[in-house]
Order: sequence, then C-alpha cells, then structure tokens
Amino acid sequence: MKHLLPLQYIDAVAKAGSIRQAAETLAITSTALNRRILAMEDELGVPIFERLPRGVRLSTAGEILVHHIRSQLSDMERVKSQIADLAGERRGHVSIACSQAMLPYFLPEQVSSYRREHSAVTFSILLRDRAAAEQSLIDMSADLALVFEPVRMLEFHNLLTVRQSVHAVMTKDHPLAGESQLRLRDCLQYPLALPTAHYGVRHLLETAVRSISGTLQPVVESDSFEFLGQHALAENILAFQIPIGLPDAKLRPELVNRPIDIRDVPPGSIYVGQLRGRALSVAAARFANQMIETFVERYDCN
Amino acid sequence: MKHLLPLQYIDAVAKAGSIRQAAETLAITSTALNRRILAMEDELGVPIFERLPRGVRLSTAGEILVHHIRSQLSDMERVKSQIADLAGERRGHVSIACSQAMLPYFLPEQVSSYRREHSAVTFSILLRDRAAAEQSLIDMSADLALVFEPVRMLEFHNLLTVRQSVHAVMTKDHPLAGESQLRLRDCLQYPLALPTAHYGVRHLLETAVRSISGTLQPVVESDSFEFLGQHALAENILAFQIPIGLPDAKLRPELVNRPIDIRDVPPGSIYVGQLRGRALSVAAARFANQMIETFVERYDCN
DNA sequence: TCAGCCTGCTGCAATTATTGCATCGCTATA
DNA sequence: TATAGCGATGCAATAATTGCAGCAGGCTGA
Repeated sequence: MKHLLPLQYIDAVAKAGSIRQAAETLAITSTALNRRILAMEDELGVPIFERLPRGVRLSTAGEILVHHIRSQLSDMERVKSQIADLAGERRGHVSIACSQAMLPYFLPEQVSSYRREHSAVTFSILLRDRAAAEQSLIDMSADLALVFEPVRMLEFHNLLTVRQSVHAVMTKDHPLAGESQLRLRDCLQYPLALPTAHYGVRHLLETAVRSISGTLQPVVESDSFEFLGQHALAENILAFQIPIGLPDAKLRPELVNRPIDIRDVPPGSIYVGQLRGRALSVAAARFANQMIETFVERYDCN
Repeated sequence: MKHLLPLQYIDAVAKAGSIRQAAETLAITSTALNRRILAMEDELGVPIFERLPRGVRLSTAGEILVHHIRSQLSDMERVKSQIADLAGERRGHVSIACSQAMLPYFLPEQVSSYRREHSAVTFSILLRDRAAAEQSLIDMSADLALVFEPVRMLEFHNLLTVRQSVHAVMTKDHPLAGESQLRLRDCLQYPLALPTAHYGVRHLLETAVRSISGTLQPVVESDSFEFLGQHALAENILAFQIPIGLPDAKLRPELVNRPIDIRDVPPGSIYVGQLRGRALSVAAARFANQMIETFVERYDCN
C-alpha cells in the first residue's frame, strides 16, 4: 500500500537507528529518506527523531507516533486479509512469538496442517523468551504469542490456558528411567542440564528447589534447547521439558521422559494470547482457533 | 497529514455517493479523484466502489476499508492531540453527539468552562437522536455521546449514567402549577406538546401511558424542542423535559416545571459514552472527565 | 593531535508522478 | 428520443520526488 510508505519509512528509521542504514534496507537513497522524514516532522510540527552524532533516536513524540504507525500497518494487513477473505481467497500472514517448547513439534505440525488447507497463508515463527514475547505483541511484530509461564500480562489478552507439568528427559539407560514418576529430590542426585534463568521451566524448578531449601547446580546451562537436549543425550544427564516440547515415544525411542511429581514442582501454564484490544487478521484468527482446538482435544485446558 | 489524503478522498467519495460531487467538496477535479480511486483499487486488487449509473456505492470490501479509514483518521487526530499535549499545548478537537436536552444549558456551560482553561481546543456539537448518536460514534464522526435513553448499546462504552425523571413544563398560570408533584393522569387532562416518537422523553411517556391504558394525543408534535417550548409557552399547554434541559428558575421566572410522579413515569437515564475499544484524544478524555465530575456533583449518578 | 569515518543535511538537475482539459461511452429519466 | 449526469481515458502541462555531489559536525583510534 503506497500511501503508508512514509509510515514504513519512519518505522524503518526507528528500527535502524540511522537514516542512512534505514535507506539501505529500504533500497532508496538516504537523501530521499531524509527529506521524507523532514517533511513529516514539518507536517507534525514536532521533531520525530533526536539527532545524535551517530544517527537518530526517537523523540517522545516519535515514540507515540511510531506506536501508532505500527498499529496502522498491522491494521492495514488485517483489513487486506479480511478483504481477501470475503473475495474467497484464504491468504494473509501470521506472525507468532513463542517459547522454545513450541518449536520442535507442536508449531511445525500446526503450521503444516493449516497450510495444507490454505497454502496462500504465510507464517513467521519468532522464538521469544516469555518477557520478549509480550514485547513482540506490543510492538506488533507478532500477532499471537504462545508463552510458557509469562512474566507480566498487562497487555496480554488471553485466549487459552494449557497446564503443563515439568518432565525430566533422559536416555533409557538412566538410573531414573525405571520410575513412572519422579520426585524432585531424586532428580537432584544426578547431573542436570538446565535452560538459563529467564525460561519458564527453569523458573519453576528454581522455585521448587528453593522451597525444599536446595539449590540447582546444573552441569550445563544454555539458552538453546537444541543444545541442551543433544548434550543431555550424549552425556546421559537429566534435562527438563514440558509435554508439548517432547517428541513422540515412537519417534525417539532412545529418549525417555517422566513427569515430576506435582507436589514437588507445580505445573506451569502455556498461554495463548494476543495484544489486548487488537483485532486479528482473518488468517491469524483462524490459525488461533485451530491451535486452540488442538489444545483442547489434546491437553488439560480452561 | 498528507499521507492519508488518499484515505480522506475515499471517505469523501463514500459520503458523497459520487466521484464528481466528492471532487467538488474536496476542491479538486473529478479526474484526479477518479484516478486516485482507480489506483487504490488497483493496489488493493479489489474494487472499492460499485459503479452505478448515477454514481458509486461502496462494495463490501469498500465498507470494510472505509471503516478502517475512519478509524485511522480519528486515530491520527488522537496521536496529534497526544503529541501536542506533551509539548505543553492543550489543543485538539472534541466532537460530541448528544440528545436535545444537553443543548440549551448543560453543554454550552460545559464547553465554555472547558474553553476558559484550554482556548485552543475546538468543539463540534451534533444534535442526534438516540439511535443516530450511536451511529455517529461508530462512523467516528463523534468522540463522545450524551444520550437520553439510548436504543441499543452494543458499540457503546458507558462512562457514566445519570438518572433523570421527566418534568412537566408550563407557565405559572397553568392549573397544575400549584402542585409540587404531578400524576400522569392529571397531565393527560390538559393539552400537550410532545416531541416526535424517536425521542427518549416521548418514549418514556408512551410506555407510561400504555400501562394505564391511555393514549397520548398531543396538540403539537415536533422534533424541535425550541419550537415545542415556545409554543407551549404561548398557548399555555404542557410540555415535557428532563432536569438537565430545564432553565434555572431565576433565569426564566415565567416558566414552571414540576416532576411527574415516578410511580407513573419511571426516570430515564442519560448515558455518557464513547465507542467501545476506541482511544480518546487527550482533549476528549479531559472534557469527558470534566463533564463526569459536574454530573457527579450535581445529579444522581452511578 | 589529527586523519578517517560516519552522521544528517542541502543545492541543482533529471526523473517521475500528478493534475486538468476535453472528450468518450454509458444509463436512467423526462 | 433527447438530455443530463455519471465514470473512464488520452494528452499536455505542472508539480513533486529522487539521485548525485558535496557540506559541516562529532566520534574514534592511531
């Protein structure tokens, strides 16, 4: 849409931090970009950017404006999606910010399933820790968020809550593999592989361990669950994951997962949500519905 | 704002019903306007307007788009208002759709009072019956609505409710002027001046009269309360009004108003509200607050 | 200290987009 | 059947946008 090109330009400059860099990504000259921004500031009567020696930064007015711009851009996407929808086309784009556990199995399956019906719909899947996911909703870089144990939920409109208890993951040779359910204190006897502090699983474990006056002393710690899983497998140490992030037993027969007793580690929750007050595009709304249906028939929801 | 000129053009065409007429009001040639619309339709890939022999009409896609456009235009006004506000200026525009009773005393006083503090803020006061007022909120031609006995409230976010009982208005020579409170059946003995059917006061009276198996047979009926009042005065017949629309006794000593017993005619309510989900400009929000404060200290509110 | 680099900004010329005029074809109305 | 009003279009004039080259200013590292 041509008329909101100036808005996209401002958004790009805000993101890039300098006019020349933004011009590069926009594939126009810095001259043109600079003049459009000067023109907008002139129309508005207030500077949008503060000029710094190494570029520009949003002024207070600019921050208000950029927030409005992002909302307009995403609104226009929604309108285009609605219009395409009533023309019988099922097209559009869905952007999702999610916790790591959704990445290996759940979302790929969901996206494929959806795209089998509506192949003109495209997706962005953004890995965001639980604080960053909400931020992505706020700055409209994501339409939907799937977050395990969100931090704060002020701008978050919850569509569905799914309870998930923490599971320990190990090889089938691990001494604990024989138990059907594990106690936390038993797990602590063995070497652990843990995600870094800002992940939900770690948070739940930390809280649980503190309540029995213990400490978590992981052998490996990483923000990459890919790494954690592979390493745990190689060294035969304990890792942790929630059910939605666990492979099917048939798919990975060498891996064993066992729930940890909920008396030790209370279950956390996955929240499916969107930005409060924001209207979803047709595609995003349909995809959210599909996910919610899957959750409802597969897990413990409310 | 120049970048949303194309949007304003589409809005204007939708309102005018023909490109040539819209071009007239926009002070441009029909050629230019026509081509902008063709360009927009081309970008969108879908016709915005249906071409009729006598002009154009919004297509389904166009209706979605125009609704979005109006929301964008009003959002931009809000953003400009916010930016002006943080620059220390108290400027902006407030548009209010209201029932007739607000016009003679309440709103003039409120607007003057507000403009004494913030003279850069401008106002539009639109007289709308209770159905049209909500429509004005929906199409964003009004920021706020003050409606007596609204019809439906789906899109309406209520900020305050003020109860108002119906009063009979007459000259001090009228036979009923001696009573401190009137019964409906006594009123019906005298000639009546009534507003037309879609006004709230008429609605309340009709309902009340039906419940005592009577009928309302007004001597004069008008949608102009100005006329009703003057005529009632001249012929010395009964008119009806709610307290907020009544002059101060000192101001119009020849007029007498007496409440009708609430057992006969239940009190109606003034609703102060805005469009559900819409953010108000700084000026509109402040003005709404001022009104609400006045209501709370002066009338029976909740 | 000073050269190198990156920044936003601006005058001028070329390019591109927009506008207005005249006119066409169409349809409902009188 | 004539007419008036409508949207669409070719063409020329006009206005806006862009790109190039070059400016001054501040940070960075030798």
